[in-house]
Amino acid sequence: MRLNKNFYTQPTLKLSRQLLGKFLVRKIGGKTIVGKIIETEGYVGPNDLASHASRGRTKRTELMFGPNGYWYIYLIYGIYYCLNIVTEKNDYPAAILIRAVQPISGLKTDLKTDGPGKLCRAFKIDKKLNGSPAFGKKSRLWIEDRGVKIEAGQIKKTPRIGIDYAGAYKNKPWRFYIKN
DNA sequence: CAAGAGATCATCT
DNA sequence: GATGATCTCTTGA
Repeated sequence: MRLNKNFYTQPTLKLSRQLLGKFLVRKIGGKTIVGKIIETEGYVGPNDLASHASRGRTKRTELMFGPNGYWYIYLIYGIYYCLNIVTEKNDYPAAILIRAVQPISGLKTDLKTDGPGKLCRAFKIDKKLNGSPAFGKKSRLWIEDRGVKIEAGQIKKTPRIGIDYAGAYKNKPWRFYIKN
């Protein structure tokens, strides 16, 4: 059920689609929070101007250049955290932003999870998890396969959100979500 | 209903 | 010192 490290070796854009319909599981304080992943965005390679990695290796982006299967979490606009899973091999920067999940269990009903900032708040995700593995027994945050299959026809593809400055890359259809 | 502004800070220049 | 892979609230038509 729990996705192992090998799963994350797939090409980023393929993996972005594979993650739809999988389940994000968070263990915290004896509680388990579960949400079905319904929207992702891929950030791929050293030339993708929308990616933090396009400015080269820095202390922050180093994680994106590292091995796949680790969480990359950063603060945006001073307020919100965004959750990403690192993909591709060493020295090739890429990651997938998890933009939205559907609440399954363990969540307060009034907490929305339909945006990257909101889902991190609902799942109590912050920088303490930055750089931690998404695989292995010790992980407190991981992704599971519960046998849900998403038909190719159910997946919508659009340009990514909030990256008007990304020039030639801003119209790349690297955002994926499940219809409805 | 659409559009704009403010919140607020780690990271990079 | 500038800026953003966001969200919410406010404004105005």
